[in-house]
Amino acid sequence: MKSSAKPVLATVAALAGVSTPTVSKVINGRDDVAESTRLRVQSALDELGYRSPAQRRSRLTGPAMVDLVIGVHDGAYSMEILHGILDYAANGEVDVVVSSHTPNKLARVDHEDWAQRMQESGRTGIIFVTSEVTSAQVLAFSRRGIAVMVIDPLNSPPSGDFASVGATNWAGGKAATEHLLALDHERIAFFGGPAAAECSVARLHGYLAALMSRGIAARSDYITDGAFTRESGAEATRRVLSLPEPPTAIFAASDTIALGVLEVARERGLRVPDDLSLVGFDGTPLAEQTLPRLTSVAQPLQEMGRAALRGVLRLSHGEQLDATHMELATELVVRDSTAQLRS
Amino acid sequence: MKSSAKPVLATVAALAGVSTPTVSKVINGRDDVAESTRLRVQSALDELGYRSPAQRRSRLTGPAMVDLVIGVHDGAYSMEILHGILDYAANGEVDVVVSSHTPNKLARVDHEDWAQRMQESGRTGIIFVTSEVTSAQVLAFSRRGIAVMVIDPLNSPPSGDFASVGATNWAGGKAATEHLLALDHERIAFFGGPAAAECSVARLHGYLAALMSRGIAARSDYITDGAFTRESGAEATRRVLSLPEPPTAIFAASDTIALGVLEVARERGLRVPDDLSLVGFDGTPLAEQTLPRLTSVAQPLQEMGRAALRGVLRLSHGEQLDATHMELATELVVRDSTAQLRS
DNA sequence: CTGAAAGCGCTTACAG
DNA sequence: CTGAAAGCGCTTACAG
Repeated sequence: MKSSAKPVLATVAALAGVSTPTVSKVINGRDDVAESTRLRVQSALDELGYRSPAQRRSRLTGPAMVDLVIGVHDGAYSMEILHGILDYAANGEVDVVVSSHTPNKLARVDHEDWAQRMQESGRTGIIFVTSEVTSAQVLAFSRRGIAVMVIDPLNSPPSGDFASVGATNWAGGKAATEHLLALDHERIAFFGGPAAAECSVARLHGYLAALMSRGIAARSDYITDGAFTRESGAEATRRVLSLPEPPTAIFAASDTIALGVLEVARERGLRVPDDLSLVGFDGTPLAEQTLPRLTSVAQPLQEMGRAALRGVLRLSHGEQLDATHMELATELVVRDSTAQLRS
Repeated sequence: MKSSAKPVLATVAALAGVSTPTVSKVINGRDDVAESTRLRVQSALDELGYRSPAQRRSRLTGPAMVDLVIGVHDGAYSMEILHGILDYAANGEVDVVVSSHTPNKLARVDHEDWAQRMQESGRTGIIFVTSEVTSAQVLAFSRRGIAVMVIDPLNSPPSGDFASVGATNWAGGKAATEHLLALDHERIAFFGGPAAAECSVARLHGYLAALMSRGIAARSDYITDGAFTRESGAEATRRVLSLPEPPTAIFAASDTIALGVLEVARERGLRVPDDLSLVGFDGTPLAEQTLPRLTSVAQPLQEMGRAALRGVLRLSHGEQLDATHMELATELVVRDSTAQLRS
């Protein structure tokens, strides 16, 4: 696609079969150009990947600029990732442009327009945090030379279509469950995030694998999906506590969900961990601040942020990544919310 | 200072008494220019406020770009402000470039260089969050046409030298203390942030005013300053609990400090609020997540973020602000950590 | 080290 | 609606 020599107005004009002033008019959005001519010029511009002198220059002289799109507003979680990215950015010559988009808003945005504007502003790359991403979207950016990385993608990458950074969710889910099993719990519930979220599904399967290796049958009434919110955790807790045989331990797929569990346990006068053991997931500073402090599977969120930024910068330099999907290790941090099952 | 017509190389050359190629060389950092000539050209560039075509253009065509410098890493606090700023930014055509600087790092940075780089990147304005700011620093930016706003300045603005947004800290401190007084507490301790932080001092004076209007003498052994951290709160709590006559209530100048109070209270087997009442400050989501949930003076952090961004954009359009310092109202939110004094 | 001259890439004003 | 011509602002190559 890309011609070797740097394209200037004259190059584009030659390809489109018009004069340079006409190309200039198209670029500047003048209206004294025939529609058919405009289209011909436009496709020549696209084909040659034309950049104005200002754009060429800002790409060369200015610091790299990477956009960060936060698709989730779990304060502690996003803040940790942002923290890692900003730390890394402070060392290199990168500016980080942050924007937040609710999943709904993200779906409504026209990615071609967005990528176009980013190209015009001389952006180097874009990092999505916990978003659903399609190949078409990624293509809109990469076709314009904007590198893309996704942190903790909500959907699984359609065979290497985009590069992503995640954590070892399956292993983390397994470790959390094994910890509870080692404390003699057998009636263990799992409270997941959205059923469609890959990371939540992987945690569920880690949970199932741990149960299975102990020969314990998974009970469907102990398994709930919902959202990564307090409310979702509270609701699930109310449900399982009203079962004829309630669980003695709960593995919540995020710390925020675990917060809802703690809330309802308190309402019901259940002591954690004496009456109910609880493991969370994420290991944000939040886990240190609850009462009791939360045993949780820590994700290396700051490291994930750094890795994503590093990846975007590599890609933008035309380097290959070692792997399109990178999983960083989770670690079970035992605090005060889990205890031996009382016999 | 600024000449009326837009300055081009020829204008600068004329003022400096050299030819345009020489000015071009200076701008591009070539080394075949005599030092004395370079200086003469440099000051002509500064005086005329010369911008390259790329800079002139990006200022006109691209979206406004505002830098946000977070000087404090209290997760929940910064996240709320960031949230407000990003919300507002999503509506207008502004990109927000976030960077984080510890106070130490901030002091070491050369502001002239920084402002210079920002000008070259076509930045519109800069917002500092909870930083110490000097007039010299602000001047470095505003002289280059970069608007400055400070959120919750750590020092008080030297008579209108910079525009800032804060909360009604004095009124908030007074409200917190009056709430405790209304619950019949008289032995009320105050745990502040850094002694140099304006906002903390204002909260202290609100506390003193409330005591005074009830005719209660302030006790110096009940008043501590420190930092806006958990550790600072824990340490202060240990100290006052070992007094011959410990307080029955504590007003902590931030929710994070209050967290440290809760921690030590738990260690000592003191029940909050039965044995000890506690009021925090900030009203971040954190206050909802502690056990017991924290009575706290809420700052309108998101609104403060929005106001700062609005202010920067106004200033950059050459508009005047209604006031150089703007205080948004705090609100006491009563939750579960305060109770009537047991007689 | 400096600048007259030539050149580059884009834009503007205007004739057709 | 289109493009030859003139112009603008910056840069480069090179003579002194």
